[in-house]
Amino acid sequence: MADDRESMAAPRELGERKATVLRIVVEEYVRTGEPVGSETIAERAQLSVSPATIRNELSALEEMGYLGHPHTSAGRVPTDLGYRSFVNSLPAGRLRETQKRAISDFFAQTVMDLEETLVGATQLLSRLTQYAGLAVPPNAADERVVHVELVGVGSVILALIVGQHGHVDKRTLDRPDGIDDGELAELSDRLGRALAGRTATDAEIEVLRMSANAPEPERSLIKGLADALAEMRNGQAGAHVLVRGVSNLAGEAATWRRETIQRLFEALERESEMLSLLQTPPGDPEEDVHVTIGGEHPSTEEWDAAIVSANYRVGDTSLGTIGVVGPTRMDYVTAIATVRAIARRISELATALDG
Amino acid sequence: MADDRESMAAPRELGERKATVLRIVVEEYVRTGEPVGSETIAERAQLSVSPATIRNELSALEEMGYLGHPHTSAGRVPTDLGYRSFVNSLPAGRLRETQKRAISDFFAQTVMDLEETLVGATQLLSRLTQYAGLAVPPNAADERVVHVELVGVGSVILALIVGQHGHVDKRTLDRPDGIDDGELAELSDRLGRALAGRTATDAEIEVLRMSANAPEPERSLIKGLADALAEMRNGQAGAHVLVRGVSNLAGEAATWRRETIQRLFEALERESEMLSLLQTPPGDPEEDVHVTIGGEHPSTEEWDAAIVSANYRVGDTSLGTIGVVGPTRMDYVTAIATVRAIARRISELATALDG
DNA sequence: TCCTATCACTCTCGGGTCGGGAGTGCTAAA
DNA sequence: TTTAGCACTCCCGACCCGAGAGTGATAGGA
Repeated sequence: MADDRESMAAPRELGERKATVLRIVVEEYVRTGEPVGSETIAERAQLSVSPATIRNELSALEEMGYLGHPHTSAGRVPTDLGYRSFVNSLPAGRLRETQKRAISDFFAQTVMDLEETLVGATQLLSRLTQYAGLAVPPNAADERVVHVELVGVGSVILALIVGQHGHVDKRTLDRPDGIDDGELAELSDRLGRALAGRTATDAEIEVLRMSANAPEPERSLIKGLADALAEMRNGQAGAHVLVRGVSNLAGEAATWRRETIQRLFEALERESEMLSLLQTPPGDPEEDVHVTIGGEHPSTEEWDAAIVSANYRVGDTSLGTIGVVGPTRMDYVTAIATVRAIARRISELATALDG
Repeated sequence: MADDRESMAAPRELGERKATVLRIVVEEYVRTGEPVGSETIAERAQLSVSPATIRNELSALEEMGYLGHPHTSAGRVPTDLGYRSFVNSLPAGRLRETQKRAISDFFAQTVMDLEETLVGATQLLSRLTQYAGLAVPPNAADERVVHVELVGVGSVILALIVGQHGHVDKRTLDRPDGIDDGELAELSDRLGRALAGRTATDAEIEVLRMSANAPEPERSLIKGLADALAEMRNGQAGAHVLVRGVSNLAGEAATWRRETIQRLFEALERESEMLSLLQTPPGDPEEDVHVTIGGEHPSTEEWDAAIVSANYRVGDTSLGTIGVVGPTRMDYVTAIATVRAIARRISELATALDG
């Protein structure tokens, strides 16, 4: 985004004092929720200048679009651009000890596969930040198939497809007449051996090949499996977004209008919207945490919300994304540090599991 | 509950006209959200009596505890007891055609196992009622194990336990040194054959017996499986409650205070609380739908909420529960009819799958 | 005995007014 | 360029008021 570039450079163009003033406005407003006046800033700032001077800086910052004004005689409030500038000029930032420990404790638990980890991490994110935690699991389409199993359950057949990252995809297939449990086990075995190690796409082709040569009772079953693989491939399945801790947002709601929060909640239930919102940042390989603030994206604009997200990866390839959603008036320092730390740990874990 | 019995009898003791008045107050209040005045009732009632007469009935109903009064010069509002009486005197009640069709369409979809069905049904419930949909899947502890599989995934081992109702329980186990994929497959096969058809409890015993005689590399693996089965048995795992459509409640929120709705949302994230709330009604075998209104339970009291729930079953044994949560000012007629219809369809499906 | 018409009374709600206070913007001086 | 001083603007809460809704009570009628 061109906007991004512009505002990224901004804090430097701002001059040191303006930057300090902006920083204090953001910090104070995030803390109290009240518009911030010149006097408060003068007291808090190391710069020993008078409120009047600060006022000049404030109106300059307002002119430039970094601050807003609920009404004439109120203090200043950061605009989305103001938050953006603040975030971009943020130093590395570290976590509090308690938070560090909470993260370590979580990852020190008994062995977990990636999927379990993501569920737990989403919850952890929401607990540590007090916003809602999000996670996008690895895309099934890119995964290798590790195992395939057909299991007869009652009057149907369950096709289990185990992916490289421990995700188990489950499909229900009609049980064709004239297949007994023995034949099923044998077929399951045959399929398992034929497909192990292939990508979803690859496996699909192989299954189609097998179904062509198969005798009838088996054939429709194999066909069903092919459908399941096809769905996996084009991402209709498994494209879930994990969401935890929405109740945090209901509490935070003091900042939000009823209507706004309802739209946000609705969106959180629409997986496709969250997915595209989280997946967009391809992610600068160096800048690992991505922040979307209010008007920078139509969705976040609609909710007055900000999203802090980061990819987790094995080597250089990104597997998926985690993050948090909260109000634009968010504690970005904590949110960014937390998301970064957890994404890093997930990357480590995923790398270890991959071996 | 003693309360239940008392109020159950009430509508008959009320006398026909009082019952009608109460019914109109509830219907009108549910519809508009405004306290209902004597004039409105007089207009809507077939009873051709004057508002003055209605007022006498109203103050009698208030005296008896069925109605409340926000303030002197406001209309009447049903109390929890009032809703209770209304609900108990409700005739069978039928669904609108569009709703019927939506339900039929859903169940006419391609084969689904019970788990998928429950997820979909929860969503369906929330869509049709405009409240939040709930579902408790069958208790894993009571299920039979249909299949067990050990799959090596990267550096760990996945233990898959497939239950009678199509639920797949997944556990991650440490991969002991010195087990190659061949041995793993062989062990998996042996376990699968040994455990198929047993109950979780039974399977656990068998696994423990096997682990006693097993040589070391296998042994810790089998032990891990035993742990997984133990967890399943005492219900720590799989005891999930499905929740969909909470955004409906955020919209409905006009009725609720911020604080109340936050507590409700928090509770919806605490599975244990929802579980105990939904599981309590053992369910009269004849009266299939159970309604909990506000003060009738500490949880619902805290949220000003009502829960309409029903068990789904195979034969006479209940497998689990579905339902909806909404404000006490709820459209009970639709909610009850919808929950009843969907529970029935799920029961049918579960019975068919079982064969 | 039960129903109804009437009427005074109570309480909420929205609008209007008002003073205090916070914070600004401007101006003039250091 | 900074600062002090000061007038000005606008929000906010309190208060008041009148309209309206709905009740409760009382007295008369079937």
